[in-house]
Amino acid sequence: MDDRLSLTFAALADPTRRAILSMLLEDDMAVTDVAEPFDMSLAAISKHLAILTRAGLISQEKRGRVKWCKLEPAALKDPSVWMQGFGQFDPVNLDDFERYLETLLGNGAAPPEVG
Amino acid sequence: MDDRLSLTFAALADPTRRAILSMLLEDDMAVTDVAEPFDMSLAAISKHLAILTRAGLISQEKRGRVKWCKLEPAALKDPSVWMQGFGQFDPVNLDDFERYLETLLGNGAAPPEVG
DNA sequence: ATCATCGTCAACCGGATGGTTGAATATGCC
DNA sequence: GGCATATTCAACCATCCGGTTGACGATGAT
Repeated sequence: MDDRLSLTFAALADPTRRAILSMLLEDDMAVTDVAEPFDMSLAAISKHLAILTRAGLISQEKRGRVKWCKLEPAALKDPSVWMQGFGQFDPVNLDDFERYLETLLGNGAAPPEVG
Repeated sequence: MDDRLSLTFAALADPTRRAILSMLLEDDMAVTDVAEPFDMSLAAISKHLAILTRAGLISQEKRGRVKWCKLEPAALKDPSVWMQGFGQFDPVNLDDFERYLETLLGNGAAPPEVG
């Protein structure tokens, strides 16, 4: 399946790739630095990054000999909206939304901690 | 990968399965009826339903000789929250949230139309 | 009892996925 | 030029995935 939604969900369906995205929340990173904490070859990480790029979840820009990886959170918008089409029928989710918005307005957007 | 988040994202990474979930928004359905609109064997649909069940996105209950499939939107909560950890850094997404909440409070929750 | 219907199981197939290793391609440094 | 660093490419491997078909087990109808 090569439609965007499928590509994005598939890209997210791997803990290594989700960990990479979390790392990139902090800051842009070089491929080598992304690979460092993982017990896996650089080539494997390079493939994961290619998949994330194809899904639009990150972008890669080569400056000198190092390729910088940058998070592209906008790519999560469509999947998120798609899911809300279901979530809205669940009252629990509505509560979450309200709490989330209060968090935002209240103390300046602390990220929800979720595995 | 057999952690919940991976299972759920993987389950969503297939257009047939997303279509099934959309169908189940309308009402609970028997397996045969779920399969009807698809150009694919019943066994294939049965497998898709098993994957959705394993991810917790639907539940199946056998009554008589027909097995009813029921949407379980709560399973979308964790993935949704996980994504919000990224989305909140994207101002466009915040606008969406506010608009969404206004929609809710205003006219009684019209579903966001997204393919 | 027999027959049709509902759904899954088992075996198979081709193609994708996630990983490895070793060679190859840039690029930067001296 | 020559060497080290950064990253990808290519080939390979085992496993998973999405689909098929045919047989099978349950259940309901006559």
